[in-house]
Amino acid sequence: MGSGELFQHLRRSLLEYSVVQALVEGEAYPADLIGRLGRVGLQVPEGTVYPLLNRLKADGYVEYRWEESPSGPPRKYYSLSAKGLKLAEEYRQAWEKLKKSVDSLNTSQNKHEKNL
Amino acid sequence: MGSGELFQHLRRSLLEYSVVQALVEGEAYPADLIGRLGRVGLQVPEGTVYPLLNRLKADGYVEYRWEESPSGPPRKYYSLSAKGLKLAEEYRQAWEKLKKSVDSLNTSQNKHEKNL
DNA sequence: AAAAGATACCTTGTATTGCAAGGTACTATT
DNA sequence: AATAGTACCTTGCAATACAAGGTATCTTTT
Repeated sequence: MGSGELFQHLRRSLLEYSVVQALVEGEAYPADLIGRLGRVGLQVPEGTVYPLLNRLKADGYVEYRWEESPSGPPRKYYSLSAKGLKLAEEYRQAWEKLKKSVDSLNTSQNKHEKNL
Repeated sequence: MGSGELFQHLRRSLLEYSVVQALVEGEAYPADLIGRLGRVGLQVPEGTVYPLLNRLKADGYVEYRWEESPSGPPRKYYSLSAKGLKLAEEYRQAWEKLKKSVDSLNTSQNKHEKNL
């Protein structure tokens, strides 16, 4: 993905960015991930997370390994691939740029109010 | 729209937020609007803007008036209604919250790196 | 050892959003 | 009266988000 393309994409899928960032923290199985996102206020249902992880897997951004659970069926622990880590960093930059872009709409509005 | 609902919605439609904020600056016709967004780096095509404005109109967030153009057919100048201004302010708060949420994913990641 | 409960995983169908492409109408210029 | 430019708008497709519903595994209870 090109840089401008990434920027456009991020505008649409903040959730994908959030999931990728949450995975930078370390591997997680879906319920873990939902917990990490929920803790910062991003409530995301299962039905959103599973397809998203499958997409990221299909595109080579994440890998997973099976691990037994102490209490229930085995879990799929997802982690970022090398390609995924690179994406995470590119996304971080796109996010900084996006924040600036969006916030500068307010800035120019203030300029206007102050008649500059 | 409720506050949490707005937050979830903003996650999905940053563009709507951007358009609403751009209108806080003052009335504009679609090409104006596209210019304001483009100037801060948000490239948005016509085919996105027209339906969006129609939606905002249908929901009572914006109004418009016709004005003759010095060079071409008349323009629809859009501006925020009272309801739209209120939305703009609620959106601004949701945006601040969203930025914090998303950024705190990185913070907890840093904590982890520093072993706190 | 059956049944019930809890925890995983996943899919399907619908709504929403974003946009490229294509279309209509008005105005100004040649 | 033909062309070019500027405005408006719609249609159809792709991607994203998610509620609802489904299957399988493992543990606990009866």
